Amino acid sequence: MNRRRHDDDMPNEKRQVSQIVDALRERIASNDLPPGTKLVELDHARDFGVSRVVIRSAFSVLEQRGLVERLKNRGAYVAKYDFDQIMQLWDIREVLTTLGYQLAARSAPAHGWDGMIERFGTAMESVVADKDAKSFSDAIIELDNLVTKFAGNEFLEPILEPIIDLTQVVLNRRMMILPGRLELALEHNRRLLQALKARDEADVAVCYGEMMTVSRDYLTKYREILF
Amino acid sequence: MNRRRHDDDMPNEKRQVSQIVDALRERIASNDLPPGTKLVELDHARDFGVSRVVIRSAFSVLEQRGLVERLKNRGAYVAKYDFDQIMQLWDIREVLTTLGYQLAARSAPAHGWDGMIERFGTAMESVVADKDAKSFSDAIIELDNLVTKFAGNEFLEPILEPIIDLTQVVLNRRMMILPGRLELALEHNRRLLQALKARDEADVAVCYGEMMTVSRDYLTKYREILF
DNA sequence: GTCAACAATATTGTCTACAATATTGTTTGC
DNA sequence: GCAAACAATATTGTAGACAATATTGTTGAC
Repeated sequence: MNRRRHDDDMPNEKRQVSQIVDALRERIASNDLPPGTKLVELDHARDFGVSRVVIRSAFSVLEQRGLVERLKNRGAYVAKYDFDQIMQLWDIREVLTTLGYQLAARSAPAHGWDGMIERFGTAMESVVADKDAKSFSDAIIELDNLVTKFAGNEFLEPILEPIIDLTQVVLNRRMMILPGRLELALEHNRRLLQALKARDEADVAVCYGEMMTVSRDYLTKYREILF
Repeated sequence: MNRRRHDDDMPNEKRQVSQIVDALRERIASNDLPPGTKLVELDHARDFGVSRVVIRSAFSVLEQRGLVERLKNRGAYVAKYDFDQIMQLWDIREVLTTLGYQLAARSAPAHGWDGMIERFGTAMESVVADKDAKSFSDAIIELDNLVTKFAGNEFLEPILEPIIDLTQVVLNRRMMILPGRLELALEHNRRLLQALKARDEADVAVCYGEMMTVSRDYLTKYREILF
């Protein structure tokens, strides 16, 4: 049974395994596979139409990323993180992202932020008014991608990615709908963009720090709802 | 051929694979397997006396950690990092370690640093005078371990570990023997320990930042020797 | 002699089968 | 009825075999 299509359009990568990794990642992040779920190799092997070896390999990758926990001879489980652990991850995410924003402030081209400033302009206000968490979240992700691009540190993204995965699993989409959250976030991101445009690294750090403090406050305040 | 000894002293972990991962990690870090070396699965399988499946799994882990690069149908190679990439890693290592030191400064017990202050006291001066890079390096590692312990962030160590691996592969032991390096490092670590003892987080950040700046200067100055 | 096409070899990717271990279910003695 | 020992089942861990692909070597036309 060999289902390799002739889609060898990309030159020299993994594919079989990483496709499955991404699929599982998505299923975990979307809470389709909630934390604690037992992941039986054979089930997923049948599901994806591949052998257990491939699934095992995918589990191994997800384990390295912290999304899956594996116990010898006892199987793989979707990882569970409690409030304290999320706060710890928050600390790490903060310093890494701050670094990214600072590097980006330094290296971004002259009008590199104009598009984003526009994106977070008046148009976004209606998005916030409508509590359209999805659209807002997408804008934030795009901003992050741009920052990563301008930062010019090729390791930032791969290191940050699993951390973001871990936190995203628990919240973000769910957190966005908390009262007043979007309004505050819009305000902060506008200030942040101004600081980026001005290449004021210190201010970037301050702005981002404030954003994270607010996030932490929300996390703490709505702890019971989110966990 | 089954060479599983009855050493099931630890309750519920991986072992087969992670032992091999560690062994390969060591061989890479010690330059026994220099960057660019092709890693043939069957060779290592025979070497460790296990099946290719186990070796493949180990390669996959090392790939996730960035120590090994894999190309589809073309094999695994010990990863190569150039000067610019090391500098990028340095930036990331700086913010993460600074976070660790700051958290540790906040949370360490009253006399938690006394042992280390003693360790970096007069006794260390002869170590520096003898240019005993190994002993000095060991002391730094112990300090880092203590900081990690006091920091109380369980994710710091696993995230930092692969980054340290990556940089350690290239340098550290080699860097230590550069002229004046140990003297400066001792001075910095003493200041750092005082800041830690005083729970002065801002000063901790400043001290560590200075250390990293010096490291960067050395890296740049002796770029040709180190790379 | 050089280069292209083809053959031989080596190496990786995947599958199936089996072994080792854990989990669950059943029996038996009390 | 309960608990411990044992049997049955399920699941993971590993090995070996085969398929797919890349690399190397060889031949032959020009």
